[in-house]
Amino acid sequence: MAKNEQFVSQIADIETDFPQWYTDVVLKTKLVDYGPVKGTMVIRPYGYAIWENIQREMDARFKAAGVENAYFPLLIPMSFMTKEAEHVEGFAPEVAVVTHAGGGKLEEPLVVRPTSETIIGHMYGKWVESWRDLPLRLNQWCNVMRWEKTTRPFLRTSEFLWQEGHSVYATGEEAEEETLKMLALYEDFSKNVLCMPVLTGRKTEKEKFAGAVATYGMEAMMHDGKSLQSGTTHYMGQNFAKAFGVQFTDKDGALKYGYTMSYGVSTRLIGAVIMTHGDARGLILPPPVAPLQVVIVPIAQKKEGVLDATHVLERTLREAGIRVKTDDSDNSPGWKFNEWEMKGVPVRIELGPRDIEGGKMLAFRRDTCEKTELALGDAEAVKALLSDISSAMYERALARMRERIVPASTLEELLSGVNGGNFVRAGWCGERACEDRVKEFAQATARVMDGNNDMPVCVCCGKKAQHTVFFARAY
RNA sequence: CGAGGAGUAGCGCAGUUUGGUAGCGCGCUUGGUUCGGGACCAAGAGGUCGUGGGUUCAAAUCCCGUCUCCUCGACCA
Repeated sequence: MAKNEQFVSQIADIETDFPQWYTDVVLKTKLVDYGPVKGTMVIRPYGYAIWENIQREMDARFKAAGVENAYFPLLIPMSFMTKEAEHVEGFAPEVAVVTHAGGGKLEEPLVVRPTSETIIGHMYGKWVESWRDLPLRLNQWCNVMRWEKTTRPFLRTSEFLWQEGHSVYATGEEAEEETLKMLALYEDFSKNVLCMPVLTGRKTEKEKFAGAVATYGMEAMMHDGKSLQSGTTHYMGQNFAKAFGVQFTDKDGALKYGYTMSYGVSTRLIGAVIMTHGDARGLILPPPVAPLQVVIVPIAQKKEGVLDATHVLERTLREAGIRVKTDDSDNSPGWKFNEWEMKGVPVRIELGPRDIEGGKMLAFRRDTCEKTELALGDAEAVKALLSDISSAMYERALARMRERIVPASTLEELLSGVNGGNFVRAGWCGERACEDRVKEFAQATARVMDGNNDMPVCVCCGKKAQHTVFFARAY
């Protein structure tokens, strides 16, 4: 017991030191390690398996929506970046540039992609000729690099993994519709795969993507009430089509520019999941993305028949489509309990001589830490338990988010709202000056605008509100 | 870049005030006993104390320089 307390104390207190808790957990559960280059992370197998599950689930949704995968180069000629004025200005401070290769200086520097609008725009310019080529909808899974000043594993790293989808449509209406559809796809994914509620909506001009006409985002609420942007979709209008000559001959014979949009989610989602669901014992992983959904811990494993029974059970569960393994290492059962709880495995099954004799198994669910007895080998009951955990995790997080969204009609109310770890719902006149003032006064930014535009006056200047905005401190 | 803090074994730290044999816990290796909430016994392996210089008979410890990392701010998926 004393040892256990010493162990637990190795993770920072989730209530009082949330950022440190986060860092401790991702390192101690072996999701990541720091890379030799500052700001980079090494994703270890346990962490990467989460990403693989996210990829698989996301890909299935993309394919169902008619999006295909492709791959574009890592290095982008500098001249591509400068073709769209706002884009280059937005990304210039954080791009890494290759100036030398093959033992000599390059004639034109190459940018390590911070995002691929430009190089994909270049290729789309070649590929699109006719209205029959549209819509063109591709996605790529890749790494990108943004040289950030301060970094944190998963949440902000110099290099990160993501998917970026890029589509071209013949009309602005279609491209805009797709932008909203992808936002809805992300929201659905977040709810059903990550068990994570999000706020979605349009971003303000100040917060939008460099070069976009409109940016939409989804924001997740972390344990400490701060917001994490966990996915964005962008409507580009004809900005990139014009910069890269993405033109087609329409049905009426006229030469027209296409309308483009893009969307992306990154390994940041993993950080979002950790910070949304975790508790004082460590990770709590949503069953759909957990690398292991069930871990079987044998009790008195040297006794005749115990390990045999766990392996039979393991096979039964695996055949039922459950990601499962038996921990038959020679650590003590208590050690295994704590280890797998810290690692967030949704369900643990304890199986010892007593259970085997009685034809039972003891199931422990990580989200509530409750134990229930199940019939030995009942895979359907385990699946039902996993499914129940998923919905319970979502409902809990949703309830927490809802009760921490508070209204404000003055700056003081807004400040006390975010100080209390809340999202603040408030009116906004639409002026940049007021948005800046809110940031200065309360260190809170406009996360997304609410579709229900019902707050009457601007929280800052008191004039008639044009939008209702969720303000929060952000990671 | 502004403000704080830290560099000693794989990890976490003590030792520095007052210079004198390199320490502790966890982890690791081997063997044995254990196993229903981080077990126990025994025997081991592992460190030019971030780095360069200086003072001294003697430096982890004192002096000067330098590098790196972490936390908090300004920028961001």
